[in-house]
Amino acid sequence: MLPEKNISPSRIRRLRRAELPRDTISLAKFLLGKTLVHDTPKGRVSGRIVETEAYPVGDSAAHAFRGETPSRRSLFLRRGHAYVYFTYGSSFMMNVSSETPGVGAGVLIRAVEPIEGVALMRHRRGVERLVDLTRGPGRTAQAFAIDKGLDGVDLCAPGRLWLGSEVRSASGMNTSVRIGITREMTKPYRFYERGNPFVSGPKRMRE
DNA sequence: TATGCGATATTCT
DNA sequence: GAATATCGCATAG
Repeated sequence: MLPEKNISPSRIRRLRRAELPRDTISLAKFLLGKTLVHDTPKGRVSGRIVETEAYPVGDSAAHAFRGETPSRRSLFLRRGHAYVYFTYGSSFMMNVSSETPGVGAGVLIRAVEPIEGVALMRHRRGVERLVDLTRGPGRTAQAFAIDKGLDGVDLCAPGRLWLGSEVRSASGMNTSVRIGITREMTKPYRFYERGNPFVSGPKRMRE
């Protein structure tokens, strides 16, 4: 399967902040089918977002729940900023902040379908199989060269890391509980494109 | 395909 | 010292 099939990279345009829904759950759904782009010195890497999780206000599983600290500061920026953190001693992950200034909440980008820069992704990930490049939040961040240096970046401003319009609309969106958390385990805040091979989790959570 | 487990570093208690 | 919004490898079925 070629990732470029049915996708026209030239049609990608930057999303304006005004286009982003103003609440966390809506943004998590809205981002499915949209594009994540990183213009690196070695070239462009882009992918179609196929899996997200919402961490809304008042959610005890959310990093923002216990208030603003230096490391969580980006979650409290106006919607459309990147919050990048490091966890499990091995993985970076990226959220899109989702509320008004001073209000902490975000949407975790869990998986994308590669569009451009597959060779760069392979090089960064050190694996060959297409589905191993961006299946899961840690893999996606590594394939996109996203690390703490991009924490706080405005994804709706001119810059190297940005959100783009959809190149193919999301089809068959589904909902489930979130992956890898130990609190709020019954909240249906995970959204994904049904059957997409780049969606993470066990089989039952990809259907 | 599913499940289990160790590695690893940052943050918070 | 404990917990962690994961990954990759091993093993079993």
